[in-house]
Amino acid sequence: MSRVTIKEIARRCGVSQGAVSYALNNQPGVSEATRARVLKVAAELEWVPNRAARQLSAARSETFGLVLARTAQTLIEEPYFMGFVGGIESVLGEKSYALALQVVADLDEELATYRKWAAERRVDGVIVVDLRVADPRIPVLRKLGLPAVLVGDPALADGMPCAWTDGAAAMNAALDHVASLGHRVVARVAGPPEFGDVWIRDQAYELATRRLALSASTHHTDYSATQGATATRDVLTSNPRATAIIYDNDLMAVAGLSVVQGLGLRTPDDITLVAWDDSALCRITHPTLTALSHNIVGYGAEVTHRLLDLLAGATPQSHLYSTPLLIIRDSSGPPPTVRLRG
Amino acid sequence: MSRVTIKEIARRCGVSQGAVSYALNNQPGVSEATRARVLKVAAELEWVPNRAARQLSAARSETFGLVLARTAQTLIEEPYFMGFVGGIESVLGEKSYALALQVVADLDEELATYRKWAAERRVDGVIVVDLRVADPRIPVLRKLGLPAVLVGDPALADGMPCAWTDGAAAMNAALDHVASLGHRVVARVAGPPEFGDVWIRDQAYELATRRLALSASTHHTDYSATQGATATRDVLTSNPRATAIIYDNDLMAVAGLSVVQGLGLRTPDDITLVAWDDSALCRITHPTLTALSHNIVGYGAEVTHRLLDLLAGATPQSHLYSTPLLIIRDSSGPPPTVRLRG
DNA sequence: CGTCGTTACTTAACCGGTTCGGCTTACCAG
DNA sequence: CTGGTAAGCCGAACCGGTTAAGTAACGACG
Repeated sequence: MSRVTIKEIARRCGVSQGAVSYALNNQPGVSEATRARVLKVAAELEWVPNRAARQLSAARSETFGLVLARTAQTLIEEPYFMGFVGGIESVLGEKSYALALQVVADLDEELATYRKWAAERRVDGVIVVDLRVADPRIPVLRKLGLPAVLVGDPALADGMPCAWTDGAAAMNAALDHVASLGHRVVARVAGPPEFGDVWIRDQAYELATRRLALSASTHHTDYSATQGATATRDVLTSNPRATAIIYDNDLMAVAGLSVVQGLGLRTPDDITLVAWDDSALCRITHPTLTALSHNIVGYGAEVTHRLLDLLAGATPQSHLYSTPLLIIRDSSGPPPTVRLRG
Repeated sequence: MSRVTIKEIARRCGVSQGAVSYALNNQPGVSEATRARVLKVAAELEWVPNRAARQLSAARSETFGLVLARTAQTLIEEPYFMGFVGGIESVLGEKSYALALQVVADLDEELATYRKWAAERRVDGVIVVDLRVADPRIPVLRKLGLPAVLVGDPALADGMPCAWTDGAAAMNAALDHVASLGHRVVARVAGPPEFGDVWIRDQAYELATRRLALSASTHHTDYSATQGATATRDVLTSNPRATAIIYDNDLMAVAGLSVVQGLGLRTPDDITLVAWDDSALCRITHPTLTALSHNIVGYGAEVTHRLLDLLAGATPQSHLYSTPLLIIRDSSGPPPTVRLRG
């Protein structure tokens, strides 16, 4: 209602608009006495800066962008994203930055969004998720000069600033766990192979199963519950049958558990299940799921801090956030001594 | 980087800035010939309007606001919100509107956010979720003159424009279902009583159980998996024991299923479970969960359309989106003939 | 005492659009 | 031929800030 502007404050304080601007932005050019007076009046009038005006003149939007190239369905199913967004928000909220969130169908639309944002000066920087192998977004962002923090392994980031969790180490931990329980045949229900994280884990899985002399198979999916279930069914009906399955997210692990139960098998007696991205899901199933747990909210917050740093002039670098921690719950145990059809 | 402005277009077309603005905004005041020429040049130069500038002069932000007063944890756990946000986005995206999303701790912070947004002219309108009984946000939004669409029953909206799903009808359907299966003792694991939706359902539950002459109890929770599990345990150990439980969301239903299995009971043989907000969760458990299903993505889209209409000058009104549909799956069946401790 | 450097401002241009009053010009009725 | 009207366009103010450049006052210093 009040529509308080800097001009009004200037009038009341008997100084110029410019002086008020300096005072409010904590910049040199005004005496402490004046600054205090201005701040007091601004507070009294409940002045709030007009974002558009500031943005127009300062060429800063105080907005970060996040594009999610996933179907609405995936976004609903996977708790991951909301957690990540929540983490971003928690940091931006207190800096009074805003988040521009856009959900698109595919990478091309994502690129178009970046181009549009860059042209509109809509965002100061972007957070890029679901990094791919040889990700086409990297050259585009470079060309646009749009500051960005990539969420993913430095091996995928091509020198751009990134934040990552050590998926390879986590995969090793998971395989060490099942191997030490005595499993000799394992399976991996993975996400889409073009995703960087999946690729990293594929490599690690390959290496670790060889190191541990495990018989191994990998089943790629689209991360959905449906394909997680199908892949699980495939694993359970193949010969020799795996006695432990490692999933790339928790949704597929839960779906897998359901398939196991539907076939009349028991966990962990008949089969060991290990999930990734430990959300509440893993704790509310029966039995509870052993999972590679990491703090997704914290991850989102971390990435956001990196982007803020970057805009503040920090030198771009990759930043290891954490290594997912193996939380052992009820879904993992020794393999059955008598193998089915083995 | 081209940084194409309206001025540049004007120069190239040999007309004034103002004329270009009229042409680009499809407003009268320029000839068709000129308009065509301007549009052609604008397209060639790949001109994109600068949001800030437009916002500053037109006093429209082309942004809607959504505040979620929930803990980050709830947001991660409940698939509901991401779906809703996805629905909003799907509409806003094509109108090139933006969504300002803010996650806060409580209602007071939510109110503060509205005040700030109104003062900053940050948003053109807001979408208000988690409507309460005698919601304090309603008078504040009225006073701020901030256009809003409330998500909830007209009985709670106090005359403000709203969009809702018929929770009472859904509750009736659920109780008719379990009653027709032969259940005589039912329980309801509900959300927090101060939430309007919960209140509506409480009323409907009360009426319907009386109508059907069912013995009934209600257990209020905070919607979390933990409290859903606790409430389920309470239900299962009370005497006479309910043979059917109706949950207020799917997360608690899944948690409840896990408790049931943990106690060595079977579903639906020993107990019938009915969930609300049918997300993927209900289909990936074993057994699959009978649920009151509604299209949350569509709901978000609907609400957004209502807000757009409102800003376009439509008369405020309440709008019934749909009635949740009872999807019968494996978790509901006749009650056990021999009651435990009954 | 003149000069130089600071400090504390003021002034005004600028960001990139929108919008309104007013000026031309063309056209038509009287 | 004149007056009125409307379409088409121009110029400039304006939205609410930021910021470079200019200025007045003052103290220090050779």
